[in-house]
Amino acid sequence: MGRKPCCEKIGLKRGPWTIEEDHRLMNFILNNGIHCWRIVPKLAGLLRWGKSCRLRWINYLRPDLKRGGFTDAEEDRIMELHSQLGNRWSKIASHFSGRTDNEIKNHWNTKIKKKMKHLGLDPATHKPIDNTTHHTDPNQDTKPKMCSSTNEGEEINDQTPKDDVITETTKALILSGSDEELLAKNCKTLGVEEIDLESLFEPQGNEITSSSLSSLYSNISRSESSSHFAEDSISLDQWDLDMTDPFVPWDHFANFDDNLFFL
DNA sequence: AACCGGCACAACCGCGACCGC
DNA sequence: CGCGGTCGCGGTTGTGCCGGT
Repeated sequence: MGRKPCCEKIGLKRGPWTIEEDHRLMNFILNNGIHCWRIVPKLAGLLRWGKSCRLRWINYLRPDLKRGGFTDAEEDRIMELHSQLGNRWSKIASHFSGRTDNEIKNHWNTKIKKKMKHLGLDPATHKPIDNTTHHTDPNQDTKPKMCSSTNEGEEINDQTPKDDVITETTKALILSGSDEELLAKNCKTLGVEEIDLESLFEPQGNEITSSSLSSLYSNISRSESSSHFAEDSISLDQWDLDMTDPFVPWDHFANFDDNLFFL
């Protein structure tokens, strides 16, 4: 259905992302926002396809990600939501701030499934395992049909418009309830006195803009003495690494992460 | 020290939904 | 209304790390 043939991928890079690619992608999105993933790699100077960029941003580069291990409370919440929603990881992830669907999905498959089995619960049905019966198709109960399920429960909230990622999704991610705590915590950690969050949303009513993000970003940069973002603005050139020296130390990038972590 | 298996997680793939023309 | 393009989601795979032998 409208898919481009795989051969179009020829010439595009695959596999793990390099630091420079991360820099370019993050810098581009912070400066320009996201309007069409297909053109993002072209404009950002990346030999990736848009889908790969989107995934990288959502699962790894997004500034608000927690990246820590899951707490017991979070695991319990995941189990609870999974019992209601099944394998709809994006829906489950929407109940958590700073967690991605991929992250939750991985955690479910590697940890929580085992934990539930240890507790004598069937991960698929969330019911006590009956050893005397044949194992049913694990996907049957965990994959309720997407279209007809929206009336099932109040928890299922599918009203999020997907028009403009930078204005809606990012804003929601950055300022969703518990993230304020995260912001405060990280501000404290980095010694940033205050961030004028309101100014982020002032310019165009309810819209967060790339320029306001950059502004916030530069404020943060000034507050961090060891920052690599001493300039007031971010430009693509800023991230042009010296390609003759491909060995960028991880410490260098770690600072980059720290600075963006609490955006 | 070398090998191996398990684990965690990043990344890819394919499909369906959605949207504009 | 049909078609083509794009996006988002869920399943799966690939790969690096780590602990045990």
